[in-house]
Amino acid sequence: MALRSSTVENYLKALYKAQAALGVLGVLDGNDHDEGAHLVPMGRLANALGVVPGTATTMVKALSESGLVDYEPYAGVRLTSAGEKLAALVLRRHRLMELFLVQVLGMSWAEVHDEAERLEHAASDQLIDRIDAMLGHPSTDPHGDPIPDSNGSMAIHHYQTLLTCSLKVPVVLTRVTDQDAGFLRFLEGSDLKPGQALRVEARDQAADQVIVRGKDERRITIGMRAAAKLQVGTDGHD
Amino acid sequence: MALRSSTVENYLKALYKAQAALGVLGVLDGNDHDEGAHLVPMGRLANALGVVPGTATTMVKALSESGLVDYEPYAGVRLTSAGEKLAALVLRRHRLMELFLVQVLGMSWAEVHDEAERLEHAASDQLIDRIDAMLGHPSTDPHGDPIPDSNGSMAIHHYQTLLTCSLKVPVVLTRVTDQDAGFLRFLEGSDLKPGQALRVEARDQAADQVIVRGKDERRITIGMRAAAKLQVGTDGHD
DNA sequence: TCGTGTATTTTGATATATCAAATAAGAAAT
DNA sequence: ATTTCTTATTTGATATATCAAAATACACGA
Repeated sequence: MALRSSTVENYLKALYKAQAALGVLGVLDGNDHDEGAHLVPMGRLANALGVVPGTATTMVKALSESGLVDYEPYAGVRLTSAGEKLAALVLRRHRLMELFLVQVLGMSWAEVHDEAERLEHAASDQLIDRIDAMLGHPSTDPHGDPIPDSNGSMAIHHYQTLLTCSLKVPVVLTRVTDQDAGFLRFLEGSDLKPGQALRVEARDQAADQVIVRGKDERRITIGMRAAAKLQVGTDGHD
Repeated sequence: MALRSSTVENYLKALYKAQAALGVLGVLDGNDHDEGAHLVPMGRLANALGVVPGTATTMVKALSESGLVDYEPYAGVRLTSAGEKLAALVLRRHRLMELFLVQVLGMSWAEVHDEAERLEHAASDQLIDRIDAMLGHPSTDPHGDPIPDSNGSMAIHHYQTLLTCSLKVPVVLTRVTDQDAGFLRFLEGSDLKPGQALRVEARDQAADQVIVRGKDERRITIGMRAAAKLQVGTDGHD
């Protein structure tokens, strides 16, 4: 029952992301304590995939048959370790493809998502490996998202964001946790791309403002919601 | 009813190739004389697509509804001009993708077919155009097959083959009309790739031999069936 | 503990693409 | 012209993926 349709891949990817958002990846440490915890509700999954809840239920039952997820009716669903690995490989395809489209084909950071979304299901493992090699086995994609290796393992880092980091301390933008094309275009226009050095000048809770000093001392003001989507590190590596 | 599934694209492509093999592309010169001629039999189509005849019948009726083919029960099927254009665009995607995989990703000539076969359905028009531009608007793919332009028009050339060209006259290998990976690997090992200069030394009907002088005066002997699959021109352009 | 409301699952349909096997049409041969 | 052979079409099923709407479960407040 090793299903490999793009639909299955999309369900796995959506679950992976939902679990990552809950901070519960790789938390399948054997034992049955914690039963039922950290499950993704069906509604959330259905919503992420743009299908009605009933559809998600049907598919999840099939995935459960295949051993890719653990499913508890009325409670929710969670990737098994097999499902987690497969999902990570799908993410790997997606992120390598995005980086390839940006680096090699010169496509815009903001526009590659949908393209990669389709190509990731069509590319063979050999092609992905070749792309990986050509790009020098990169560790992050254009959004700063980490790229799993060919075993499906991925370093998980916990970053500060422009909303949480210390004021006036130099940091490097490492990751953008929103794929919305409009948002990405705005970031591009403001020189706010992964790798860029910057520091937060001030935050004003009441005004919903975060004031950032960016490239060439350029001053950029963004809202707190946006600031929370920009992760930073104290140097270019972690 | 503008269907665009990869299944439809594959049916159109198969029909296009079948009609090209019959030498009847672009032969839709208005008038109804010649009615029923040049139709591709259902069996041949089904066979090319690896489906049972009944399946092809069903799909062809749907394509006929969409105005992409003309279908005459028990007689056969033929692309309309709309279908022909769409098919040419699919072929364009395929051939540009193949050339891209060879030129940019350094994949082997012999292995790109299946990869392109899947990617051609997933790539957007923008991506294809970008690849086209990056490759300098090439006119032929790695096998020497002509690449239709973005309007779906394609120059049709009539080549000689190693079986039909004059003896001892220098020619250039322009096109290989067989995609079999094993055959392509053999050609690669013999330096018989499009662009290569060579001449036919002799032919021996009885022995089923065509003796070719290739790169570095290398002498290569192939069978007549193989020779017929290698098209040549008197220079590198036509 | 009894509703009540929200989330979830079921049920019955639909759309696409396919096959196997029964049937029918057309061509060829006697 | 009738039989026979090949090819094509129909018919009835299957598999996947989906939705709409009915039915059900669960949690929470009264």
